[in-house]
Amino acid sequence: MNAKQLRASFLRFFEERGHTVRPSASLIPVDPTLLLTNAGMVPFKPYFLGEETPPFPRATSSQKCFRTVDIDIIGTTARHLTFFEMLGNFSFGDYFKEKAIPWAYEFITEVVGVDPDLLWFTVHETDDEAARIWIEEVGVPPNRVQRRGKDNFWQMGVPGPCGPSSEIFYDRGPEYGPDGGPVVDEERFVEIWNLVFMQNIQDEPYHVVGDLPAKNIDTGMGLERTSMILQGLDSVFEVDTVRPVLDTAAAYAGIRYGDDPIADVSLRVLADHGRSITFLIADGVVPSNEGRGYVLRRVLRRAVRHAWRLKGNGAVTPALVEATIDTMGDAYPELVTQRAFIRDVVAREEEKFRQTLAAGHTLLEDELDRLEEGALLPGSVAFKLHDTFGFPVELTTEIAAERGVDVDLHEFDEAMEEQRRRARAARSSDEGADVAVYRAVLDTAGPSRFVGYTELAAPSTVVGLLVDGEPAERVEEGMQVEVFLDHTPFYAEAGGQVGDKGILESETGRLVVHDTQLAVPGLISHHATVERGSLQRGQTVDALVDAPRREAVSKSHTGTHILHWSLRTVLGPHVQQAGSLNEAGRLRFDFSHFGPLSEEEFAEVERVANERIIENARVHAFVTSIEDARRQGALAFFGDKYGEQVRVIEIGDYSKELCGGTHTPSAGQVGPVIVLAESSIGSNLRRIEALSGDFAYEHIASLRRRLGETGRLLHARPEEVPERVRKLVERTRELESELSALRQKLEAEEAAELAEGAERVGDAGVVVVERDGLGPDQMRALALTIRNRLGSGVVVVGSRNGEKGSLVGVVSKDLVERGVSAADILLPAAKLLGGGGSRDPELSQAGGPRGEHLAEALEVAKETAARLVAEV
RNA sequence: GGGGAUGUAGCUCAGUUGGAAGAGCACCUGCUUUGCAAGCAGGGGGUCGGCGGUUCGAGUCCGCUCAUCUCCA
Repeated sequence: MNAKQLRASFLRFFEERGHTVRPSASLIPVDPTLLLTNAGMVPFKPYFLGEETPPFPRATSSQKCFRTVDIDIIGTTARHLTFFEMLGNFSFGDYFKEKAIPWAYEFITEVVGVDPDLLWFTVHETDDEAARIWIEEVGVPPNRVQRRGKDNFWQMGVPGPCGPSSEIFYDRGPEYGPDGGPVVDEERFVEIWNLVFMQNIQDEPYHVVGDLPAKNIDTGMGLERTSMILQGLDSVFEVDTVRPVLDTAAAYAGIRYGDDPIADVSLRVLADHGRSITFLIADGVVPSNEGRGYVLRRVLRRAVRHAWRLKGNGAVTPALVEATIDTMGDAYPELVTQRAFIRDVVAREEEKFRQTLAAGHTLLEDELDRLEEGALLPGSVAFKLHDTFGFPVELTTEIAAERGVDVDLHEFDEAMEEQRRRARAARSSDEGADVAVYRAVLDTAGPSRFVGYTELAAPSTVVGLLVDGEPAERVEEGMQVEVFLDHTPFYAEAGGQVGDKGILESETGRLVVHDTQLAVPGLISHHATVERGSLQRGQTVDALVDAPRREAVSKSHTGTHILHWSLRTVLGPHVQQAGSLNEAGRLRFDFSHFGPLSEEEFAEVERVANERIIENARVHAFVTSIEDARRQGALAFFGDKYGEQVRVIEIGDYSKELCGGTHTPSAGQVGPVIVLAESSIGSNLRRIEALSGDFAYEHIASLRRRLGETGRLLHARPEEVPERVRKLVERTRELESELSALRQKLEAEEAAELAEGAERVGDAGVVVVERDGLGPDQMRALALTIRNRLGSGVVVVGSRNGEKGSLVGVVSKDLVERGVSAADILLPAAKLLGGGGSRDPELSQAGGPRGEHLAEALEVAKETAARLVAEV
């Protein structure tokens, strides 16, 4: 039975037993605490945790899984993969051990057809019930059921459900290890199925504190690993869902799998990583420097590294992607529909990394050339390669080892730690008052209630005051303070939206709020200046938000959502928010995308956004559970931590995003959105900046004014301006070249005149001339022109520029050969000017700040020149 | 958010203590030649990323800034 058949018969088996077959969920989990889906139960977690009512009592799935922990050992073992499929059956408070165990046995022995004599079982040491079912109900020999401790206890590492598990093992035979069952040897007795009996609750950490009211079943069987065992293969890389990818890698390298153990490691790496990058990208991950994108990048780069080792140049990842899609496409149609996109992304990323590798490799070779064999490569060099050029340290180690050189990894680790320390320090330094102080305020005053979604002005009570980060009872005129209110209409900066400004007015004084920040979760801090009078804790104030500014900010925020939608529509669903800024009239939006926008895309994004704005759909805000929001397809900004209840902003029927910010009541109020610029902020990360509302209108109006003005200057209608300017530029070029030709002609004439009137010293001529206001290039040109007319001789040109004086001296080649040097002629003269000069005998430049001595200097130069020429 | 590196001709890159901006490939013209990256001769092409400073003089030194790459958070 091959892997595809195993997958199909597993799902059918449990479907026949009342399970709802669920398609595999995305590798990007709903659960914000998880980086990637790493087990079959992940999509069902809310049901197990009791956060949600399951829509069905039983389910079964073959789930795509990704595990990051073992990346570095992939390829060196027979059974580890980053990407694999997990078969599972699940019960949400429905059946329990009494069904889960017999069904598992039935499936393994009758459907798959495994010889029962080769099966072994483990249960938790306390789980008499499971042991009894195995022995009495199923009828397996009692000596085949072994008891273990924590290996057979499952928990998530957080307070919540936990419980004992029971595992099914397959005996590969005596040639793989000693007798005695899985408690003795797990190489010979290989785990194929883990049945988890969620029956207890644990607290912080690992203490069972009670029974779960509704007991659950969660099982997991690794598809590739089980297929390998059932088919008697040597590794997971040979099963039918992986082997074609491995074969593609072998064909790429022009070698055969099994010929060379070192090359085989690389082939296995390529097989696994080829599959994982394909599935990651299909689920919307793009290479980046953080989070999931960084996982993808690391895996892809590791693959390229191995391909590079096997063959050197030649892209490998597109072929691996193709092979994966051909093999897995029928079970995962999302691969087929995105084939071209996935191939593009990997090709682009591989190409970039190969450039990095080539550059780093050259640098490393240079460093190694400087070392003797057996020397130690400094960790600082390895770190620089890694830090600056992105050259992986593993590769540095490998290449160095080939030359008999070790790398000082200790020093490398120290440098890494230092870099981490710096980044952390930079992060914490720019905070305001101490977190502890804010916590104290929060404890005594309670959380600040935000009423600003509906109110822009509200009477409130001052519950806390800080001056210079210290608690205060009373603040006076002129002080910079932080004010805490029991409830407030002021929006604290969050989700890219800037904090509100406004006024706090009491009977005794008036404060200007210049910023509003979330001091700690739940506590809103009004950063303010006491403009007049004083304020005391416990007093009531009127909190008045600067309404026009808030309105402009809301326009930007709603505009951002619409632009986000427009970007996804125009560029594709891989566009994901990576940060944003919404302020009055201006907005900035960072998103994942793999290259610059073309002019057409740029224009289309803006056009589509404005089309939606004009349509003027209603903007609707509501609060719901995170699960429900997700089911409705609301976009969440990954990396944010969301509570149980989330706020969703819905615009018409197209845009839906989790968002805590303020918005306009309908799309039309955003006004025009004008995209100003698009730029890169890192690889695969783009930023677009735009104007909204009045500011956008003003921008257009001002452009139109300037176009009109330009038109009047050109005596042209606005629409004729580009053509007229083009002609103007052309004409200017012509005139410039004519002018420079004329100038050259004049200079030649002048030079001829000067050469004519040269003083003769023997056969040679000496010309010394002052031409003020010339730059060094012009002086040089003049001097050379004169010399060319002169034949044998010396030319010195002097020039005054403001206070400064400079000199150029040229000597004809024949005189240079006879020992006359322009430098010797110029240096005494340059001394008079208070400066120095160059040492080229044929052409020297010199000068100094005392330009008033230029005439003397030229006189000296002339005498020197005459003397030197006379001497030869 | 904090570091590091790189920006010189269409492309790939040299450029020494600051002193006349270069090479290879590509392009154009002519000649020669007609078999796989042809040869020879000649030629065009540069805000040295941008702005400012130091200097008689800056591709080169200093400051700021933009772009690209990269590591850390």
